[in-house]
Amino acid sequence: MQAAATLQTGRSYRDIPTVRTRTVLREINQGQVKCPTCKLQDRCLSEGLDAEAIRAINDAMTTRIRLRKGETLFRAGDRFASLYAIRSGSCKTVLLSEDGHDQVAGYHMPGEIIGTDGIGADVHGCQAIALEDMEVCVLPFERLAALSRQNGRFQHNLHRLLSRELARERGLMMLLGTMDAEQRLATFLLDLSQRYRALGYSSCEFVLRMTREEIGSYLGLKLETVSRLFSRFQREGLLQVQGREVKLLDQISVKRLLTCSD
Amino acid sequence: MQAAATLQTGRSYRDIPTVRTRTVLREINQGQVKCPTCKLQDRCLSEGLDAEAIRAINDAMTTRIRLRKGETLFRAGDRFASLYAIRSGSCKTVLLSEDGHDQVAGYHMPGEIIGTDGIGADVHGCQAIALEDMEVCVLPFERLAALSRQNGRFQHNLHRLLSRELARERGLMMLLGTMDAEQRLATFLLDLSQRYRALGYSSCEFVLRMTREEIGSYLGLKLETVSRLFSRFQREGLLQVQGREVKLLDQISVKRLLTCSD
DNA sequence: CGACTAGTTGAGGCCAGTCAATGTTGGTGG
DNA sequence: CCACCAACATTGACTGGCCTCAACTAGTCG
Repeated sequence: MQAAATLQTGRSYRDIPTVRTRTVLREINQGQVKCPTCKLQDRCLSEGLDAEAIRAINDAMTTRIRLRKGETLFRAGDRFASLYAIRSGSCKTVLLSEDGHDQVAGYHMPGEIIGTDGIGADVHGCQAIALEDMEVCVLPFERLAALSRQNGRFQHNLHRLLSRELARERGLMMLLGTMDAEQRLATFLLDLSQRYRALGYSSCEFVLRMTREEIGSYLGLKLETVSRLFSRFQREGLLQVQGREVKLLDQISVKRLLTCSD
Repeated sequence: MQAAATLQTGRSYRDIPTVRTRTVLREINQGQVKCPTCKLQDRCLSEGLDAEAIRAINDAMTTRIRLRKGETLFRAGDRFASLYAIRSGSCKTVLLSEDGHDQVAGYHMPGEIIGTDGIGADVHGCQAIALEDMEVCVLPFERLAALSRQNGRFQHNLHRLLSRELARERGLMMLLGTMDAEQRLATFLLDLSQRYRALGYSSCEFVLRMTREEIGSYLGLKLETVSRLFSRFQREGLLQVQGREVKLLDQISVKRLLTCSD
């Protein structure tokens, strides 16, 4: 676990102290920039709402934050105050255990809302680190909670957001608990593929935003195992891989890896 | 996975069709039995509430359900309508994947509230099966949601309930992703120990309510591995084990298994 | 260029899984 | 009461998948 420090801090050569960056950007954007037409996050939170409620959501989004690759949006232990809707870019969330071990808990793309782990607690339970330059909308949670009290439909949407997070984690538990390495990587690639498709990108050709080590951390594998599996999948004609560029050639066979253990 | 059927159905020789049992008990209790002093679940949902709100919660609990060992409270795919507060007994929740694999997702004790996985979705995502005779209070979710709209404090308590569920699953992910077999079983035993203590029982001497196979399923291990670990822990003087009776002799050493990988 | 990070590949070892035999427990019925 | 059975548990021998350690390549940035 000697390489753990990299994941843990998420720092890179171009890293700038988190808080300072955030503060500056908050000030720049305070009160001026809004997200009146943030279609992406609308998908889940404002579904089925009337114009007034949608306006209330937009009013709540007073701030945007820009992060550069490697920068941290929030850390475990940070006071929870807001959810964040990803406008562009992507990030990972990382869990830290007391003894210094860490694990990637998820990868998050535009349109997704992160920070949900802090709801109901006072503090965040994980760290969010940008995998590339990214931009997020700040959704002050007290505003959302208030709206949820006024509007049953919005309340339901908020519950659904949490529910999906629970479902996602449940899926990961199944993966970590019952699948072998091959199935884990296949699941991972199919999941990415589907999410890229949902965003309107190609579902069979995409660029990974994370290292082999980060993939391994997410899947409970070592980086060498991930690398070997990529090579093997390529050798077997399932996909083409060149560094972080992946082209799924035979999605059916990839899916078949999951359906039964043959 | 030939033994999967047992876990999957959770049936035993004394099993009675779930729905019938539930219906009968619903009728018996309808409107008559309430849980006005259900101290256990109060711990989390009614903390900090005024008398009126507490009355509203109690009014919502019109029904109790009694289950016998092996019976199912709800299945994956069942329409979600209520949360359930465990009054007595314990149960497991089981995840099923498309290809027939299953995995125990959690063990639940008196005072805990289950069914949260259905919030925000229309249906439950897992199956809850009694590990021994048990009794639960039904908490119709629509009533809770309505109360949550009226009372900000209750809303927060409800959010906290979901938050804890997320935190629990996150912990399990760390366990499955980064720990070896020894650490997994140690974590499991310490977790049980702490929960028994919280219920006022001995934290160092308790009876497991689940089989080795179920423990293994929860921890991502095979039953033989679990059995071997119990034997080894006993040989090393960490605990005494006789079937399902466990006595923790050296909790400090058990904890040390987790702190670092020595 | 040199330093560094990311990725690939090989050799070998170990932990946990698999297969199999046997022991234990609890409930049932003769 | 005992014999029987099924479910649960223990233990051993063996296997194999993933980890570990290590060498090497490619790309990037100062």
